[in-house]
Parts: sequence; C-alpha cells; structure tokens
Amino acid sequence: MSVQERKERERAARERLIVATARELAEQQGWDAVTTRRLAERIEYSQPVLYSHFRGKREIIGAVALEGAAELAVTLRAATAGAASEGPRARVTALARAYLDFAERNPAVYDAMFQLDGGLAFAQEETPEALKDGFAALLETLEEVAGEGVHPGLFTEVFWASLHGLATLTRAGRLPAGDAERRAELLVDRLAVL
Amino acid sequence: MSVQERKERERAARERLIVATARELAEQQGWDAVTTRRLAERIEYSQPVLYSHFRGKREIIGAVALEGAAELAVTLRAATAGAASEGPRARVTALARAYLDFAERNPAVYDAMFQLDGGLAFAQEETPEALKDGFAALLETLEEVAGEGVHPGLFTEVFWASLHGLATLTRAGRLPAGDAERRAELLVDRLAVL
DNA sequence: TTGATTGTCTAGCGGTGCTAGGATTCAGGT
DNA sequence: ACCTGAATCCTAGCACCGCTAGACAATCAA
Repeated sequence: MSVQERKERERAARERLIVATARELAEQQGWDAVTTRRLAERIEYSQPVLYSHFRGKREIIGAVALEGAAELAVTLRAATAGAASEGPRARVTALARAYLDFAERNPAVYDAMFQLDGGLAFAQEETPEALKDGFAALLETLEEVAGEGVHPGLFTEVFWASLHGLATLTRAGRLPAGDAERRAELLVDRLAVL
Repeated sequence: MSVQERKERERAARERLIVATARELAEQQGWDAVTTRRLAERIEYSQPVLYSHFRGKREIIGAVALEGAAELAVTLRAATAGAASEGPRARVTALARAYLDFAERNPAVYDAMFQLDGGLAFAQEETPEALKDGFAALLETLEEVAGEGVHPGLFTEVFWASLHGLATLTRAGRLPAGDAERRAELLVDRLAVL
C-alpha cells in the first residue's frame, strides 16, 4: 500500500510542478511561449509526460485558471474584510481596486481565467467550485449595493463585466494607462447604490 | 502610365480580396482557421503573395480590425440618429444595444479589433483614424450624459469598457446568455446621468 | 526467476508562420 | 519583331507547434 501511496504523492507533486511552471512561464514570457516542448524541458521530463496528466495544453491552461480563481477569491475577500468597518462604499471601492490590481499583477493567470480557452464550464451546473466561489466573493460585497428591486446576481454580473472590460482594455493598451484609478472610481460611483 | 495604374488597381483589388476573405473565413470558422495556407488557397494565390501585401498574419488581422472599426462607427451613428428625437436616454440605450449587437453579429471582427493583436496603436497619436472615429461615435452620444464635472472622454472610456466586458464575457460563455438585455438596461440606467 | 504491468522516452506525424531563390511573365527600348 | 531587364509569382523548405505510436527500461506479483 505504502508504495502506491508514495507514487501517488509523487505524481501529484509533479502535476503541481507542471501547473506552477506553466504559470511562471506564462507570466514571464506570455502564453505563446508556453509550448509543450518548453514546458517539458523546464520540468525536466519529456513531452508525453504532460499528456499523462492533462489531455492537452488547454487543460493545463484550465488548471492555471482554477488556481487563479481560488487566489482571486481569497484576494477579494481579504480586501473587503480590510475595509469592513468603513461602510459599503469603501468596501466596494476596495473590491474594485483589488480586482483590477489582481488582473494587472497576474496578467497571464487572468488571461487563463477569462480570455483563453481552458475548457472550463462557466455559469452552469458543472462549473468548478473555484469559479463559483470567485463569483460568490464578488456577490457578497456587491449585493448590499445592488439597489432596490435589482437582482443581486444580475447586478454582480454587470459590475464584474465592467471591471473585466476596464482590466482587459487597459492591459491591451486600448485605454490610456494613467487614468485607471479615476475610471475605477467613476465606475464605483455610478454603479453602486449607496 | 496607364499600365502602371491598372496594375495598381489590380493590386488594390487583391488586397481587398485578402482582407475580405480573411474576415469571411474568420467569421465562418474562427480566427484559428485563418492560416496563411488556407487563406492563400481561397484567394487562389500562393502563400508568399500574402507577404507582398502584409508583413504577416498580424497585419491582416489589423486590416480586418480597421474595416470593422469603420463599420462600427457607421452602425453606432445610425442607431443614435434613429433615436435622435426620443431624448438622451433612448439614444444611449440605442447606442448600447447597437454596440452589443455588433459584437454579437461580427464576433471575429470584434475579436480582431479588441481581443487579438493586430499590431495597431490605440489611444495614441498614431492611432489610425478609423479607431479614433469609432471612439468619437461613442463620445458624441455619451458626452451629454456624462454628468456634471465628469470628463466626457473619461466617462466614454468607462462606458465603453463596460460594454466591452458585457460583450466579451457573454460571448465567451462566462455570463448566461439569456439576461443580456437586462444587463444592458441596468448598465445604461446606472451609468448615464439623465 | 519469470512474466506482466507500469512508466518514460525517442521519433515522428501533420500542421503552423514565414522566407530564400528560382522560374516566369511582361513592359519598354531598339 | 525581338531582346533585355525588371517585376511578379511559385516551389520548396526552415524551425517550430500540439500531439501520439511504439520501443524500451524499470518495477512488481507470482
């Protein structure tokens, strides 16, 4: 029994290594640079080993996305908890800032989650828990500022989409980088009902 | 002279053919299916011909993006002009609807403009006119609902980013498809100052 | 010790964007 | 009408991609 368990541990460790290496490489040089060859070389195994853990590159992206979603949820909750005693407005501002900050600091992970195809299901039954939890973290803070007669889930979707638009357009150079903070403020001011 | 002119006309026609074919292929089967080989085959020339018109695939995407930007500007102006006499609120709603509708109807073109790398400059001096004009079309309608003391350009950026977020997340399956209309309404309600 | 199972690798397939260099066509001068 | 040089276009090939078949070595059960 113990031998099997050790093997399973080693296998799990290698899988974590693959995901961590893919993420690292993507953050360093972009997802285009994450090829199966390079990835295999970095983990010091041959290419086919990757396929004994994941169906393909897309599933590796998906794994990075899940990891990122869990981190994002933690980050958002920490940010709103930090502003817990300062009223709803401060909480929402902190939430928006934390979200945009996460997207800026982890562009490759953010892409894996929301831009690339990681083969994950969204907004459905079979959506992975980590993703649902990320959305839940948003909802927890936003439901109190949704406004009367507005469905909190719907409001969260709109708020999230707006943040997502800001994050992606800013990072893709479609919006001037300097005014990011002012845009976020304006968004919070208008969307949140205080 | 006339010979040279004819050649130049033919060359321009072929360039239009390349862009139109790339766009068509992208809308039919996605940008992944737009390979230099397939594209060359469809226009009935060999691959290297593409490179006598464009530096590479990225520039072809850029050309499609410019075409799309011009169309988007026309579409948006037509939509707001159609609601010209119905007050600012109707105009903004028409604008938002037209934008989201464009993104939904022309996903490949929309991707070329805002998701993919077409090698274009944004929000800068050397930004192509078509892109500036697209932004101008948004601004024309939105500046009157920016609210007092809010810079119209900044407000337009925020509004645009929000629409962009809705468009991309919806199309990528990250948001449930059914409630698109309600989300758009909520967004307009909150952002526009009437 | 043997035989089967598991794990890993080498080698290779069909595809990608892109380009060097040769063949062909054609305009313009004699 | 013919030659010549330039412009045009294509064949063939490079290095790389994601992915996989099949050989080989290591490990375990009997």
